[in-house]
Amino acid sequence: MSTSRKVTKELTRQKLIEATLQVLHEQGPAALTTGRIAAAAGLAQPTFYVHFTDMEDALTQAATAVEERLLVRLRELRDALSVSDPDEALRNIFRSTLKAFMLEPQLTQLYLRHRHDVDSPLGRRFREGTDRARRELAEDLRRVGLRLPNLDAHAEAVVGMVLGVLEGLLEGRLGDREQAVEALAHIGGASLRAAVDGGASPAGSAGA
Amino acid sequence: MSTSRKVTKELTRQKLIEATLQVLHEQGPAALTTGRIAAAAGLAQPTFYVHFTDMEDALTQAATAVEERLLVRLRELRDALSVSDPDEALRNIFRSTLKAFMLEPQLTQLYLRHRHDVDSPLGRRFREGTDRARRELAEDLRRVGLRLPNLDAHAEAVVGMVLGVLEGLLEGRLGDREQAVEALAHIGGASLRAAVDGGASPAGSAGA
DNA sequence: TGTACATCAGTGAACGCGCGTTCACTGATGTAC
DNA sequence: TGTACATCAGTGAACGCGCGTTCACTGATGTAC
Repeated sequence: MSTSRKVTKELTRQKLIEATLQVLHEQGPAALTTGRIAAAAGLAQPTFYVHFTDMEDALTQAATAVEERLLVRLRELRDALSVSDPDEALRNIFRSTLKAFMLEPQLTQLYLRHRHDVDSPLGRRFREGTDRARRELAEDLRRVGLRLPNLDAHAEAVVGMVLGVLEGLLEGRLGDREQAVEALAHIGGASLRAAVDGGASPAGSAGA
Repeated sequence: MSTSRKVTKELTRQKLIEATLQVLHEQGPAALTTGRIAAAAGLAQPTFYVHFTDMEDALTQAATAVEERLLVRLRELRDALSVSDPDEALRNIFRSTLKAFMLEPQLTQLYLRHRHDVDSPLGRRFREGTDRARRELAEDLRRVGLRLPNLDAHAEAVVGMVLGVLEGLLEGRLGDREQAVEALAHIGGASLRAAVDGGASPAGSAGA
């Protein structure tokens, strides 16, 4: 068995990444030290340096782990989407997005809390993810046939809306996920219909 | 002049609060030390302790200052609102809200970046402010006559939408403020009309 | 107004603590023959 | 298969640095008379 040492090393690396996320989630960024991370993983403090060059490195790897797991959830549910009527399709998109995040509440909270961090690997990664999602949404809206001069602002608004509702659910201000889905679909649907029925005019006529 | 000593003390306290916000904005929370704050205010490091019991205290006072100044801006513009037709009234609300924040870009960025902080005076204060704004919006929607089962989710969505767009403007992803106003008014207006025209049904029928 | 004394904002110097980082070491795992 | 050697994940101990916090001091401002 020539891989056993490699494998166990990889396992403790993952334990350390878990521990990093755990400390960050339970005690906040101010409490994030190499000592606490190692302790949470059941290891001696210098072991941290066997796996990471420094905290920056550890956080980068932790951010990657968070992103990967959330993306897996989002893809799982997107693949399972069954389209029926247009209204229900819209609801489905919002519903599955919220559901995907809510399957990983800790990771989602880490994402929501740290996506504005400056000068932190978490902030960088999470911001990149948000930017990508926003760009993809804007493309989707274009593909659906929307021709508004302020499509980017719409994408920004919709992403903000979804993340806002998500936050409300995770922090317990909103209790009913299906009502949240309805609210998103109501707002998004009404706006879509207005844009399609009225051509580009409702928003475009008064713009720039 | 029996107030001169008191007055100069108050002035240096304000200088220290400014310095706190400046360091936080320019170098991030990780760089926020009593030494850097005092230096940024042109004072010796122990002077920090003449005015604050500790960092927590300084941040609490700094958060108060941020909140007060932003609220002043929001009130100024709210008072100046002139109502014309309903559509324009809606645009005015979004426009003046965005404008108010954009008059204080640094403070707004601090607010946006730190409103999710856990275990920090900034986070606590800023979250309280957001919560209040959301509650007031929900009340307003009720007062306008909306009777949706998911009004709270709507409020959550609208606040998220506004803050998302605001962030896009401040971080340079959105260049045109008036287009952003149009997008918000378009989305918000369409959703409002749908709710009013259709009674409580469009969102209520499928809810809970 | 002038003088002697009290107050107090701001400071330099010193201290201790927690943390990151390094390093020599250990003992278990892997390899050569 | 067995033995001697090499590798390397994980560790205890030690070190230095930056920071928060304290304290005695100073000199300017305020007060009493």
